[in-house]
Amino acid sequence: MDYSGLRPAGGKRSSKRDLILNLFLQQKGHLSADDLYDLVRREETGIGRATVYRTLQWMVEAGIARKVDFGEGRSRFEPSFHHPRHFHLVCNTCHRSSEFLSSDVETLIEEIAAVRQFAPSQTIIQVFGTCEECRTGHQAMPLDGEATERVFARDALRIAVATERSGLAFYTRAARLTTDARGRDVFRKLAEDEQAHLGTLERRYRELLAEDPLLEDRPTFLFFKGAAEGIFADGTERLRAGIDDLQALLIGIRCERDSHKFFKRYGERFEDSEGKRIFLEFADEEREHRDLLMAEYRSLRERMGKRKKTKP
Amino acid sequence: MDYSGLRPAGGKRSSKRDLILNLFLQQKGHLSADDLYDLVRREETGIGRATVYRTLQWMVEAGIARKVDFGEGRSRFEPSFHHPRHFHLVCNTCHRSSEFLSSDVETLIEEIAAVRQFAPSQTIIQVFGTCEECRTGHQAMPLDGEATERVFARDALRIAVATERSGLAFYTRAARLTTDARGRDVFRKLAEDEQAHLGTLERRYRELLAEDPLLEDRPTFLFFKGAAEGIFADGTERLRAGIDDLQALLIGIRCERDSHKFFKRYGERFEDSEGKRIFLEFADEEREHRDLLMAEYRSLRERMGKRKKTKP
DNA sequence: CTAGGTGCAAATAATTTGCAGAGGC
DNA sequence: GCCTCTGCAAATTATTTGCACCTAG
Repeated sequence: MDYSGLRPAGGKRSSKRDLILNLFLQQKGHLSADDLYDLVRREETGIGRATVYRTLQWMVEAGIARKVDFGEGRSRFEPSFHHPRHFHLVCNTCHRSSEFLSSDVETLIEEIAAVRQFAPSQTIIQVFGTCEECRTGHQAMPLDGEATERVFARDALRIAVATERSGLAFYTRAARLTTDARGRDVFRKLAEDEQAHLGTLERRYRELLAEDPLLEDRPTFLFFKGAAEGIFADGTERLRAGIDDLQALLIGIRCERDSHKFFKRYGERFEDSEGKRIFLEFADEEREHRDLLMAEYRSLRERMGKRKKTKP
Repeated sequence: MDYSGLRPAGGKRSSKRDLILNLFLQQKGHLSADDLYDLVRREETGIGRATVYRTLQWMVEAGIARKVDFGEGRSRFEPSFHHPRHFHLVCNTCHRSSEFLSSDVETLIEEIAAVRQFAPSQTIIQVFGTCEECRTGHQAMPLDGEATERVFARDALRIAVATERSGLAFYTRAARLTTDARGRDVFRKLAEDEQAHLGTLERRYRELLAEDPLLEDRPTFLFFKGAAEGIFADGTERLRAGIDDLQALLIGIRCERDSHKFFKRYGERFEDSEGKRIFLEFADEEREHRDLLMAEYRSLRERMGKRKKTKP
């Protein structure tokens, strides 16, 4: 690994700081200040505890590390490089912790904060309990620092693929069922777009697998229930012959909004990488789709307004 | 308030401990050990810091208090009497915290833990940010210790009423639409049950309002998105003429399962109270309903199996 | 009478700070 | 040369413990 791109914000470089930083980044799991001090002393005895504390503080300020607190009465630190913010499952027995993200949980919490007129800046979720290994002795594939970014990308891509597939199915069916000629064209265009996206995503997914042959066996990191079957799946099911064209547009608008939100949220969590680029591009396209659908919705409603309203 | 029912598990009573305990329980918000020590010294100077620490420890063991840690490098304590486990919105500016519960978030986290084969025992959620008062100067109705239990009961009852209302609508419509005579009877019976529950719930809700005239103005504590419109609302919408009777039964089964889970989860969080009793009773009834529906489902399927299958 | 509770002071434990000297730019 | 980093030891903060003494049951 190459960390040379690091050492951002203010502060001189120094051989001691470099040593501490490199040892920290090589470690997996969450180190306490003292864990790191011990490691450092093993390499070079002439480094004081205070320097380790000061360096950790600097790393946190510089965004290289994040402080985490599992209520042990001391802080632990995790590298943030190639490692998005996440939540923790903390084992009460072996004191190790495993990481996850949930789009659904984050959305719910944002909604709750909004109701309470609270402007959230950061959310900590710690689920304490017993891990599989401590309960059954059977050890699962670990999700260590090295792998996290790839697993994150893998999960995000899987969700994106499911979304695009279901979007494709939705727009294809919508184009077939809609009675309005203009609406049909819009749906057809979107179906083509989804098809193209899908190709890009699947290629990127294959590339990712090639980088790590065990990748598909690693546990899920990013949970997004709504997208297990694809965001549009529900909408597609509701698209039956005779459905109101306006309804179809509304379903499409809602789905595009949801998927835009998803791509945006997690695109932003990627480090600068291919994954980030793909995600943010897709987020933009979803917004364009939504705008297209909304324009079409308004237009159709206006045209319908001129006719007599029909009760279904 | 009467705390005399307290002082459970081992330990002698002593005037000092009583003094500390009572001061603690009278306080609103989350006290640090030192906050409490200061309060205690104001009443009686002859009490040592160590006693306060020891008493807090005892209170936590006895289940009178809960330790909370907002990462300030010291612990805070909150009373647990008439105060269910909850999550926190913590203001970075005024350092006060406000509480909430979300059935949806809890469900999602349970599901995630299950996927990871992790047996959860306790979940901590802390949302850091800026509260309304610090942002706009406009202060909202507080949700202090005194009120929490009633607000909890209020929210739970609101959700229960919405659930029963939507259940009533669902079963009424299902009874009307179903073509099978036996199924019709089942749906009718359930509709009657829901009607009866509804009466009980609404009476209890009115009683609660009478206890605290400001109750309806206090902010939401217990969030349950699925039940905003009632758990059955979605199912009712899908009940159209010509729907497969089996489908209707399946929808009912799923809804009863969801609402059983809800009543059970939060019934258990109530202290011994009227609310707890109502909730657990209702949880049982939902399970009975589910069993009834499941039996009917099996029976209907068997009877249908004897006929030719028809493709809709 | 005796297991626990209590005050006080001293001990721990994690982390920070003061200060004199060393090192990067 | 100046400003920051560093080591060391001392300070700070939250919490615990040892011990002689007290008190409820």
